Amino acid sequence: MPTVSSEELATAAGVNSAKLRKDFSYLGSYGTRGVGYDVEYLVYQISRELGLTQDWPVVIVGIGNLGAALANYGGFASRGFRVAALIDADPAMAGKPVAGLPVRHTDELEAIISDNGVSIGVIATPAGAAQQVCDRLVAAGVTSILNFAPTVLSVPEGVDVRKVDLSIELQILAFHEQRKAGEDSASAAATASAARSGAGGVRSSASRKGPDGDVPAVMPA
Amino acid sequence: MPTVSSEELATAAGVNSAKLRKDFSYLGSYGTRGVGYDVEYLVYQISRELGLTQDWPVVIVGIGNLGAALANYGGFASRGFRVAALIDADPAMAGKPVAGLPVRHTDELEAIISDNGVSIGVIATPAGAAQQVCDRLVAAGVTSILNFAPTVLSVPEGVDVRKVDLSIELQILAFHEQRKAGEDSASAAATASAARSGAGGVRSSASRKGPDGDVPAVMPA
DNA sequence: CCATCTTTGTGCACGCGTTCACAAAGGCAT
DNA sequence: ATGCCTTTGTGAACGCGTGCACAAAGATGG
Repeated sequence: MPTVSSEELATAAGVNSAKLRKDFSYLGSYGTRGVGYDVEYLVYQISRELGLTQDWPVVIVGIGNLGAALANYGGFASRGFRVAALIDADPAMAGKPVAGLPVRHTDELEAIISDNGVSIGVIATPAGAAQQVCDRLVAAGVTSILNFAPTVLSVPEGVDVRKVDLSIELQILAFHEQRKAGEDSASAAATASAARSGAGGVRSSASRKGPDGDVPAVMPA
Repeated sequence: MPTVSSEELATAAGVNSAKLRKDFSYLGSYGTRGVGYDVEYLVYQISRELGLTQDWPVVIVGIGNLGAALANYGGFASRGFRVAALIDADPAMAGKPVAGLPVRHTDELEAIISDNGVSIGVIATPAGAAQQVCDRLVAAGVTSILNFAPTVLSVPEGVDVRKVDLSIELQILAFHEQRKAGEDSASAAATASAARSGAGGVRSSASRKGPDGDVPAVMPA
């Protein structure tokens, strides 16, 4: 039986072994003292806890370059996601195959959602269409939305929205790049806080009251 | 002079006003007691500290769907980034305009980097080509890399790599979605820790010793 | 010029996550 | 069967970030 110790895993992941053991302990006691963790069993338990063993049908709305890139992205299937449909507002796109799936028109959105029991939607439309698409997805029964459009979406209570800003990571790199060059005390002092904020997950939630910015509201557009 | 108080900003951003003031204080004392912060001046100071006032030439390597999406992404220019060149290995792509720029062949990579003083590179190639492209970028003088390919890149000390996994955000949504349905005590206990890890920034650094996974090493591929 | 009001900047305390350190547990060799 | 060795699981301490609360500072009105 292939096993692995918390120390090996911790070294490989670059974290503390005690933290790793404590995290695992929240899932139950799957380890064997003096031996370690049964790899296969551990993988299964973590996968199950994370929902990787479940089948998650998702729809991608907005089949531009980004939407097509997402449709072709192989990482989804292995993580338990199944692209149920690709949806676009352009009638010229309808029926055209992308990543092996025919693009469906926006008119069919509600039917697709309910027919496939979709609860997760991906928005890859231009900013202008995002809110409208979001509203329709929510009305059709979607309760989790991944938003690639550069807009803050407002959703009713109980709906989760995560916003992905492709330029934020680049901005973090530039910030560090800047510090590699000229260092002054002010920059150094600010780093800890700023870097942390930057590295934090980008998320928004209906529970927040105001227009929730992932970057400070004072940031120039 | 238009001003804004820490309280207003905090409410808009959904954070604590004391934290916001403390963060600003690391950049210096730019506020006026009894009045607030001069909006224009504050914006400038933050922009400068974050490197937004600087011009960052970047190259995008791998002009597939994702590369094209990035090239067309408007958010870069407004954040101080300038796409210096689009590079692809396919000779058939060479010269073809994407987002107003002619695609250049990989052979020109080194020349483009040095001619434009590029220090930040974006990799949007298939996984198989990523490490090779990375090595050439680094050799040519790039010191910060944004990696969209599903591979962990190894780089020499001093080079920053940030990895963007488009499926991670989706996975976090699915995790919460799963918890909306059936709740058991184990899931609830694990949530705090797991959600935090999931929300954390995806990053890797040359300072880490081993093959650094942003997801646990035991995660199924 | 003084009083009052507003808002900043920050010392301090609380809470939480991380890490240390060790007892308990299980395997394995003799 | 017994003792030793390895590794887990976790109680406790440490460190750090966040939030509270207030003194200092500046504006504003009388």
